This record gives sequence, C-alpha cells and structure tokens, in this order.
Amino acid sequence: MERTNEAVKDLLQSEALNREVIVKGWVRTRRGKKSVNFIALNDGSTIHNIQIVVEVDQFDEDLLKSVTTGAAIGVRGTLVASQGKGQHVEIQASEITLYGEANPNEYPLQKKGHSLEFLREIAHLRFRTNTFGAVTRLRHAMSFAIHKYFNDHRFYYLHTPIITGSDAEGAGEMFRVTTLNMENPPGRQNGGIDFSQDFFGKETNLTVSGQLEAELGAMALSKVYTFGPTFRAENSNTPRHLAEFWMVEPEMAFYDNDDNMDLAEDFTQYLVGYALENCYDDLEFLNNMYDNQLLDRLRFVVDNTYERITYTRAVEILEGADQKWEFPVEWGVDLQAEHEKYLVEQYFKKPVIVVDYPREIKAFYMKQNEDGQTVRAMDVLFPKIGEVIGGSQREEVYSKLNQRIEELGIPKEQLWWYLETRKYGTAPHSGFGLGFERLMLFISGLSNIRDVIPFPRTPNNAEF
RNA sequence: UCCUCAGUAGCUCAGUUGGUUAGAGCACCUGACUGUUAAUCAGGGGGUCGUCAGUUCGAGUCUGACCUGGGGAGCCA
Repeated sequence: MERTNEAVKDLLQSEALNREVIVKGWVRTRRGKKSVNFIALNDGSTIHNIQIVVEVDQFDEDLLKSVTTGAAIGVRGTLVASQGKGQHVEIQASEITLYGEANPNEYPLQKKGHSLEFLREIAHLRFRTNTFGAVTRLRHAMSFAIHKYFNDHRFYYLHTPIITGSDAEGAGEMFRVTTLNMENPPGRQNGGIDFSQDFFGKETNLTVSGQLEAELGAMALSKVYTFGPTFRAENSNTPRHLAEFWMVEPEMAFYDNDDNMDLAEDFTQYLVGYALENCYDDLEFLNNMYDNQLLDRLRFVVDNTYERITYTRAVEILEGADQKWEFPVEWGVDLQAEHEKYLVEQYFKKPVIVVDYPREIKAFYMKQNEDGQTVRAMDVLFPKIGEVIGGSQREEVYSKLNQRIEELGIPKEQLWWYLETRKYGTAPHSGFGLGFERLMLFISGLSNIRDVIPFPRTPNNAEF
C-alpha cells in the first residue's frame, strides 16, 4: 500500500467526503457481527479513533482474524459520513493490509482499562494507550510552547553541558562519569582514586543544574534559557522525583527578583493557556478519567494572579494556623510539604510565590538582602504538586559572593570562571529552574511523575 | 533511606473463623446476531495464590525473612 496515508486527526476533521483515502495505524478494537465488522483505528495523531467499516464477505477470513487489538494495519477505503451514532465520519474499507499482527493470547494491552502501575511495567507498549498518548502529545506541546515563549520574548536557547567538572551547586548527589576500570582503578599514593588518569583528567559527573553556565550566557546575551536533562543520584522514592528529569532554566541580566517573579508567573500561565488552547481533547480525556477538577484548576491558574508573600509572613500564617504540624514551624526552618500544601490549598487557594528566605537554608549564589538574614530567593508553589519553580536574584557583587563561598567552605578553585563574571562587567541578574515533569504533573492531572516521562529513571529502575 | 499498605488467571478484582475440587468480569476459543460504540447473548479452555522458611492433622488465609509495587515522609525540581 502506497505511503499516502492521512493522519486520523485530519481525517476526522475533513469535510471532503466520499473520496478515497488511506489510513495506517494500530487497532484498538474490532467489533464483530456476522456480516459487518467495525475497527477502531488509532495512529497517535489524536486521542480519537477512526472507525473502519468492513463488509466481512469482501475480505479474507484469516486476514480479519488477524486484525486484533494491537495489530498494525493499513486501510484503503472511502471516507463517508457515518451511518451510526458516535462519530461523524468513517471509512468504508476496500483494502486492508496487515503490517504486523499482535497475538491476542500474548499482547498485554486490552481494550479495557489498565492500571498505571501495570503500564509502567510495559513502558515499551504504553504509548499505545489513550492515557499515554495524551500525555506524550501534551509533553510535546509543552516543550514546543516553552521554546515558543522564550523565542517570542527574545531569549536564546543555550546548551549547557551534560558532563560537568564542578560539584559546586550542591543540589544533590551526583552520578560519576568515568572511563576508568572500575574493577581496578588507578590509585594515588596517599590513597583514593587517581582521577588524573581518567578521561577528562579530573573527576566528572552528570550535571545537576545548568544554572551556573546559563549565568555566563546571560552576561552577554541578556536573556537565555536552558532546557535539557538533569541528573540527581538521590535515593528518592516518591511520586515527585526522578533520577533523570528535564529542567527549564531561564537566566536574565538586569532582572531583579520582582522581574523574575513576573516572568515565572507569565511563563507558567502561558504554558497552561497553551495546553488549554491546543490540547483540549487530551485534557478533557484526562479530566474525565483521572481528575475531574483538572480543567477547572487549569483555567483558574490562567485567570488569577499568584499570591506573593515573604517567607517571614508565611511563617506567621503557619504559626497562627489552627493546625497541628508534624514539623513545627519557626523562623529559620525550611518549609515542609505540609506547610506548602496548607498555604496553597487551604489558606490562599491559589498558586503562591514565597520570597526572601533565610540565607542559611538557601544556596550560596543568592542575592543577599540588606537585613543580613535573608536572600532574594523565590519558590513558586502549585496546588497538588508543591514546588514547581525555585529561583532567585543572583549575588552579583564579587566581594559578597566570595565571602559567602568561603563561609560555606565551597571549593573555590572549581568556580574561578563563575567568579570572574563578577569581576568583569558584573550586573544584577536573576533566574529560576522549572521542573518540567512537575509542570507535566500539574498539566496532566496525573499524580505519579513516572507517568509523565516516557522512560522514567528511578532508584533500581533503568529498564527500557 | 524511614513509616505504612498490598501481591490470587494475560488484565481488574472477590475469596467468611485456617477445612472438600480457589471464583467473577474483561481478554482468548466455539456458536448466535443485518450498523456496532469497552457491542450483546450462550458455551468452553485457562491458576506453582510474589519467593523461601515455619506453625498446624490441614495454609490463598496465621508467623518470619526477602523480592516487587502503591501511598506518606525526608532530600529536591
């Protein structure tokens, strides 16, 4: 069969009827009657299937027997207005090509629903489900929208390294990158491993953040962003953590933390709005199947401004709350999941941005406030998923940054290049990191991060 | 890593106080039906009850360890 097939999505919207078409895809169901069969065919272009009508006596019996759930077929036929209810158009088949059968005694997917846990075990096939098709299309749309937003706002996409020689950010345990023989690595005289003999002549790891490098780009191109894989070797077993995830990190020269928050709010509202405008069918499916508040929640985020409060005010609210905390609240401690949930879901009932955290619980590079106690950090907290963005204004004054590095005992020799940006043409600047899969959790309404990335990498799991 | 819950047919699940041959729906096979919508109806095949050890006359059921998965927590995005 020639390669002139049309996408199911286009065929379903087509107004040119009574013409010959070719469609190719995977069978979802075949319903039988003695004289006529109905095949629901899906090619991934939309969550909807197209119905193929088959007059049984015009086709080989063995061929139709092989058209089972999961089989790949091509169909030539006439696109017509449907005689039945439930769809506008359908295809009267004149020719069916079987590309690949799917033995129904072995094929694990059925037309009935499967649990998300089971689908994780067959991640190589779960793309063929409605849920994962919807998530995959949404993930694509969000990736595209991220690039579009930044491009439209004169940001430049900066490719920061995957392999890094510095462990400076302290954002978590890192994965070692090495070509040394692990069974017999070269030793140093005073013990330990001699990494000078390793591929890069030094210890290297997978990146935990592209921020430090992004700052270098921002100090010339004004506005840049990264969007790439990020790795954390933490032994985190939760529905919100991955060992390999994708992070978006914009970095803007001449932005203070208020500008930073404005951007974070506008950016996330744009993404949610983009999903509502361009992926409504998929969102509607997820809303109906998994989370009937999803569409309302997405619309609410687009239509309402985020609440902005200081850390100090947040602590006051939590201390005054008529609620028992597992982790007691006092000024100076980091906010726990239960505290963030309370602020977002019960107190304000909308996304919340918390700013000006105590310096002791935040990273070394954050801009120090005049009070000597807080830094210009900002975390964006979303309902259901908690922290979706963490960011800050950066310390651009060399002496203050240098002092903070020394106070914390961070190996300065690894950061000489970062410090030089504060020596030559330093400028106020800000940025943030958005966990892409956390955003996907919010957009999709799903609750486990392993269901919004095609091939999740978690402790003890690198299958597929 | 800690706490907690679970693991029974290919999938989703039921299984009483420990007691004869472990059940249902879907899927699969056979048949019925002139357009179905997760089609329907009738019949049929399908099980090492997560693994190992223990208690008992007797274990899917009770105990322990381990494995796997879910939820919560920590770390964080």
